Formats: sequence, C-alpha cells, structure tokens
Amino acid sequence: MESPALYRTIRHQIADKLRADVLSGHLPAGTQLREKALADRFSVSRGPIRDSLLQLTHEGLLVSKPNCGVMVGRTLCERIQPMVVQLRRQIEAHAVELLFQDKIDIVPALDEACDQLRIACEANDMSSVVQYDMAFHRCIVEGSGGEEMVAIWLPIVTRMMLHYTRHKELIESYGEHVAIVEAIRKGNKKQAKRALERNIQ
Amino acid sequence: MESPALYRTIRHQIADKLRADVLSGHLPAGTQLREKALADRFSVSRGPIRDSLLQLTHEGLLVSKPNCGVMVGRTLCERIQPMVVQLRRQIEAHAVELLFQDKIDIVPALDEACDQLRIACEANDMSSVVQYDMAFHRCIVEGSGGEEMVAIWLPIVTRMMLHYTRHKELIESYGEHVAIVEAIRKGNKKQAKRALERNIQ
DNA sequence: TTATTGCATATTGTTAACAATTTATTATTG
DNA sequence: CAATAATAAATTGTTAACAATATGCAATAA
Repeated sequence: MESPALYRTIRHQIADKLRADVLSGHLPAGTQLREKALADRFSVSRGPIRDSLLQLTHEGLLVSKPNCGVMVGRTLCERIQPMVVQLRRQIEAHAVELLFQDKIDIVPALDEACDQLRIACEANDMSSVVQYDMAFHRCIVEGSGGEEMVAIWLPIVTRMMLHYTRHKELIESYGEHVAIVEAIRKGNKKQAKRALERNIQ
Repeated sequence: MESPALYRTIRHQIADKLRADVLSGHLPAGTQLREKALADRFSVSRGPIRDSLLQLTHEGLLVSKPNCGVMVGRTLCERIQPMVVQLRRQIEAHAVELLFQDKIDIVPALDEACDQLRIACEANDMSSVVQYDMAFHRCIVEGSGGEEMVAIWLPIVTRMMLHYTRHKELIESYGEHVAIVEAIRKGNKKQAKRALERNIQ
C-alpha cells in the first residue's frame, strides 16, 4: 500500500494500523482516541502518536478538537456524497487516460493487488479488504500521476472508504476489480473506464 | 481565513505564517527548512514546529524526506494541471449550486473578503493577496459543504496557489472576485458559475 | 430537586535532553 | 590526483517531564 522501501518511521506504521482499524469499522465513529492509551498500546511515547493522529486527521478519518483530543469521524455527509463520487470517478478516469496515452504498464502491480484482495475477501478480513481495495486504485492513480495526483485523490477516497459496507458479498468487490484489470490488459480504454465507474459508487 | 474562534494553538499560527511565506513566493521552491532555525525564529521549541511542518507537508506545500527534513515543494506538475483546474471548477460550481439550492447567504462574508483582497492588491502585498483570494473561495466552499467539502477542496487549491504569478496586475484579480460576488448578490446562478470559471485557471 | 460553583482528576500542549541517522569533512591509499 | 574509508558535525527522531486546559464530580445555595 505504501512505497517499496519499507516504513522507516514509527509514525507511519502506527498511522497504517490505526487507519486500518478505522476503515474496517473496528473503531466505530465517535470513538475517542487517547494519546496515552495508544502510546502504551504501541509501546512508544506520545510524540509519534501525536504525529500519527495529526496525519489521520488530515486524511479525514479523525476529527480533532483543540485540547480535547481526537475521535473517529462520521461517515461522509450525504449532502456532498454525489459530488465526491463524481470527483473520484473523474480522477481515476483521467488516470486511465494518462496510462494509455503514455503506454505505462501497471498490469503486474494490479494483478498483485487483485490477488491480495481475493485472499482478504475469502478470509472475510475487512481490514485487509479495505487496504488492498485502496492499494489497487492507488496503483492506477500513482502510476499515472505520481504522488501529486495521489495527494489529491486520497482525501476523497479516504472519506468514501469510511466504513466500507457497500457489498453484501465481499467477493463481488473482487470481481469488479478483476474486470478493471482485464480491460486494461486488453488495451480497451473505454471498457476500463466503464468498469471503474461501476466499481466506484 | 480560519474559524471564528481565533487560533489557540501555536502550531496553527506558525503553519499560517509559513503557508503565507511559501504561497507568496517568499520561500522559493527547493528551500530547505530546518526545525531548529524555525524554532529559534518563532521562539518556541521544535515540537510545535514539527507539527506545523507535518501539516504543511500534508497540504502539499512542503515535501518531506525521512531523516532529512522538508523543503518547499515545486510548482504543480504540468501533466495533471488541466485535470486539477477542472476538478476545482467542478467543486466550486457544485458549491454555488448548493448555496442557491438551500438559499444560503454568504454575500456579507464575500464582501468582507473582497475588501481585504482589494487592500492587499493595492498594497502589492502578495502574501495577503494569496491569503484573501483563498479565503474568498473558501467562504463559498465552506458555506455550502462545510469542513468536509473544504478538506477535499483544499489540497487542490493549495497546489494551484503554489507560486501565485498569474496576474500581471493584481487588481485584475480583485475585479474577477467582485464579478463573482455581484452575480451571487443578483441571484444569477449561471453568471456566478461563469465568473468563477473565468477566475479559476 | 435543580442549578451552580469550586475542586480534583485526566488529557492535551509544550519543552528540553537524549538517541539515531544523515551529511560534510578529512585523512588515507591506489 | 582520484577514489574511498573513517571521522566529525549537523539534523531529525524519540522520550519523559512540566505547564496549560478541559472534563467530571461533589458540595452548596436557590
């Protein structure tokens, strides 16, 4: 899900763990997170914990109140939800456009993400499902537009992923992603965009 | 530019000052920022400085390399620039749609922002120009979709604002914003969207 | 009984010292 | 002289203690 060079800093590892906990629904909306408790749990001091909480707050998973700490954010406001879906579709469609335009091959990376997604789906491991679902789409965005494009895409997709309960059967999600990678493999741009649009809702 | 309750935490004040320095071009791209130097300059310890740098890194103004510190980011990659402009136009157009739909009145706030923008333009104070230009558009976005919409909009507009050198004459920028607020005041939705689109490029 | 005030507790904000890592310099060797 | 290795300086990462702020509870008054 992250850069190839494995995490160096503690804050990244902690942020990843907390992110998975929030996105998988293991930490319900409204849950208060205490710095001291987290510091004890991860066996570090409050410094790196604060860094992680600050990061997740910026990602939109946590909401902060000065001097009062942070809590897990609520699901995306319905008022702007349609616009958010539209923006994400547009970004990823544009990403596909760039990939085809510059003949960038990300199929191996997508296959890898798909495999991990399938394993997570079969194991009913929500935390991993969310992680690899995002990793799949991140491949597309990062491959086409680099970190700068990811930075714009991330706050949007993160908020959409807050409480991932769209699919009755997780394996359906896997199928949708297979369809996307197959279209890209065939070089069928239009079909790839359609498959993406179907997956993003 | 921020919430009505004036800043309580040091990191917010420092982040605001540094943000203005970067966006106005006072700190050129590639400039290395040292925690110790900033701590001395603002007469605080490195703790709040680190928080501020982390925040600005997430906003896209700074780029970080672990164990090596942060530096001022480069201007937006041309490859994705057209998409970014398109996304921002779409967000703010949607914001106008919501404002009209729910009859939310933000004209007084826009007038206020316009006044401050005019003063900054006349004084040729780039730092303030950028600040109040963003504040103007933030009124529209926050008024229609709240903090959640701002969080999605901010990474986009921040990257567009990196090195604000579009206008030969700053006062032209002021005029464009007056046109926007006048259209909204008249209740002319279409004209408001057109004026926004002209301003966003 | 209900609301309010004051106090005790808990939590975050800040600081300064220490540890680990990176960068720059200098010495050494082919 | 060029390239490399060892060393020194500077910088970031982390920790723990202290200060400021907010929360919860009990005592008091209306």
